[in-house]
Amino acid sequence: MATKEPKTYTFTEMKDRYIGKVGTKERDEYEYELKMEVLGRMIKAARQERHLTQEELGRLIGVQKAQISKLENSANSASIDTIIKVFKALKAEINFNVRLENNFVKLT
Amino acid sequence: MATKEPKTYTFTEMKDRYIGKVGTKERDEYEYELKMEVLGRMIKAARQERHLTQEELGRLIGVQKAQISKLENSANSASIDTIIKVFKALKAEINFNVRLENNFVKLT
DNA sequence: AATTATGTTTCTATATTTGGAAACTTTATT
DNA sequence: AATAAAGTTTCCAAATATAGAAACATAATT
Repeated sequence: MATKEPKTYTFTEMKDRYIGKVGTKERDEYEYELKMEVLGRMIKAARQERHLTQEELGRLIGVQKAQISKLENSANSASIDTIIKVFKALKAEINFNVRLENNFVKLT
Repeated sequence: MATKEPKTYTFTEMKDRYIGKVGTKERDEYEYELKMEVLGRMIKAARQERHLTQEELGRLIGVQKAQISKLENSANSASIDTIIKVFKALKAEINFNVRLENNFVKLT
């Protein structure tokens, strides 16, 4: 007879179990914080790719270097204004996609 | 000899002339406001596509219906929190794309 | 036309972000 | 190791977003 395999778990199963299922407050907060954290890391990576210091980027778009630091480290939230300005200065793109029926409406 | 053609102007030429060239404060503000306005319209379209009232959408994500109205009409700015929540509730997508050298880093 | 539902605006109060500046910590340079 | 540069954190003040609720305006229904 076949050997009994130890059960393995997917990452999703683990999150469901240890954080909470999708739709619960805990899971939603986790997903949100993760998204913000990745966003911060992306901004940092892009800034460094452009060889800019936080101070230079801040001066470029008119925000304090402290704000850039906080944004990159998800120390607090941010206004959409600041995000858009940062992406513009870094020549990066934000796409807002809305799927309507089978069509896409896209704002770049 | 050939008839002298009346000069025609592109949209970009018109914007350069009557608003200001890219990089000037006036032009940047114009581009930003346009982007915010389109964003608001997209959110409204998506919400209606989902057959939700502003009040329902607000309740869904935990913000006042007045905020939804203001957001849709660009009456004020918004926090990235609210934007992300709205897009999530509308099952829409925000993509933050950063082009690094020839690669893309993408956050959906 | 009257009534209801939905969307917009306004008020005050509270929460959050950002500015401005400085202190402090970490990392890089010499 | 000493110094400089870059990044982080903290203070208070100012600006802005949001809550909560109500008034008001517009659109939809009956």
